[in-house]
Amino acid sequence: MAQPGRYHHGDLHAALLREAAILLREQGVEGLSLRRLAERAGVSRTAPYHHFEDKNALLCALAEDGFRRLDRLLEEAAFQADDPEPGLRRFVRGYLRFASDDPEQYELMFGRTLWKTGRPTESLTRVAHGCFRRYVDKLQADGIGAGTDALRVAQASWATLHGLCRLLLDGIYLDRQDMEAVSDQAIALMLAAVRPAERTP
Amino acid sequence: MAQPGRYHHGDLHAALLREAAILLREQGVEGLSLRRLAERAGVSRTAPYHHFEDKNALLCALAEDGFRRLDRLLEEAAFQADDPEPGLRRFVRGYLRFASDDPEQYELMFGRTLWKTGRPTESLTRVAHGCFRRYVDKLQADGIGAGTDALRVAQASWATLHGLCRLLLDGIYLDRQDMEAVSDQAIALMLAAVRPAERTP
DNA sequence: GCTGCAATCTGGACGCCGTCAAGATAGGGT
DNA sequence: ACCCTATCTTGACGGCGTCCAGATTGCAGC
Repeated sequence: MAQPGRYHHGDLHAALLREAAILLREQGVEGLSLRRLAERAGVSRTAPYHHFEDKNALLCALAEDGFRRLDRLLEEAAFQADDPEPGLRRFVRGYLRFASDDPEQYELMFGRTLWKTGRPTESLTRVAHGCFRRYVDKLQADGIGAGTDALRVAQASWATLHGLCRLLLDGIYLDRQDMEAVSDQAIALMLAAVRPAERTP
Repeated sequence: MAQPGRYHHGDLHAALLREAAILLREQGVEGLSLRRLAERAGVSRTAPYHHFEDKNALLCALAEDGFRRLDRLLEEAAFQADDPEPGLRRFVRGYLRFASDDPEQYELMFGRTLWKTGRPTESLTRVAHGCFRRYVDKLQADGIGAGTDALRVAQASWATLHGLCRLLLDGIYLDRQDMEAVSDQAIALMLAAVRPAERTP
């Protein structure tokens, strides 16, 4: 596809998303312009508008893919009430790996570009919230934080994870070297939040 | 100042920062353009370049002001080893209020605009790190988390706070209503991290 | 197989943006 | 009084997202 000489591209929609993911990974949102994208796809600068309402819509689609991958990660997670540590550890590691594998994608998923400045698609909102919902449910189903409000535990622990990722990815107060130690610390923190009952045996 | 008719402004440097802070608060970084800023100050579009090297430099100065205010907040914080909760609670509330009072300023201070996309000024870096340093020292001086590595505790707890702010300000998984409850949860989390020794009395 | 319609793609234009370059203006020290 | 330099101006360039009018194509129905 994208034969030089063909007037109709064939599958521009998919090609745009594919190329956008590459560009995002390599250059970040700032380097992702519709014009450049179109050029890469071998198409004129306004062609993308026939497949996405505007740039915001394309970015939402991109972020949605990310949330779907994250959801798969969540699906695999399993915590056991009697010994939540191994499961929790696996999940935390997985989450941190997810974020640091493709920092720009993570940034797009959770950054202000979409949620504050832009207008998140209804579809994006659904997937993103579904992701979090799954996390809450999982905690609850596995009997984690039984004595407390599962929603609050979920919010606080996700925030911890998220905060770590942001500080790490933006390189403010953390760098790669701290990764291991900080992830351990986070696990400890979350464990403490998750088993308040065990403190009075 | 900015008399219509005066060729020299008088104190453009300060006027730019002042106007920029307003524009930032009202419209966010995205609404803050040098051209608009210049217009507001009653000056031509390239005049700002005689006071700031480029947009990045101006934003760094703006963020620096924020960190200085945050540092003052930190200065007032006090945790007591024998009963850290009240101090911690005050600090957490203060931090959350700081972030939600001027979300755009907070975003600028900790966002990728400066730290990832832009080039943080040496001066900005110094102030920002000084801020964090003060937090670590304070924890240590007040004997918080005695048994553990103060740096790690600081990183993890700051990350928790930061994550909460981001999720809240960007409106992803939290909204204003959750504020109170989540801040309590965060306090509990940090308390747990801070007194591991007390768990084996 | 032909026709007409809708989907797709094109180039031009507009108004933003950050920034560079060259020239105008004015205030302060000699 | 004079000049130096800080300050400010206009003009220009390239890049951006997006609207518009027109060109091209694939396909459904005849």
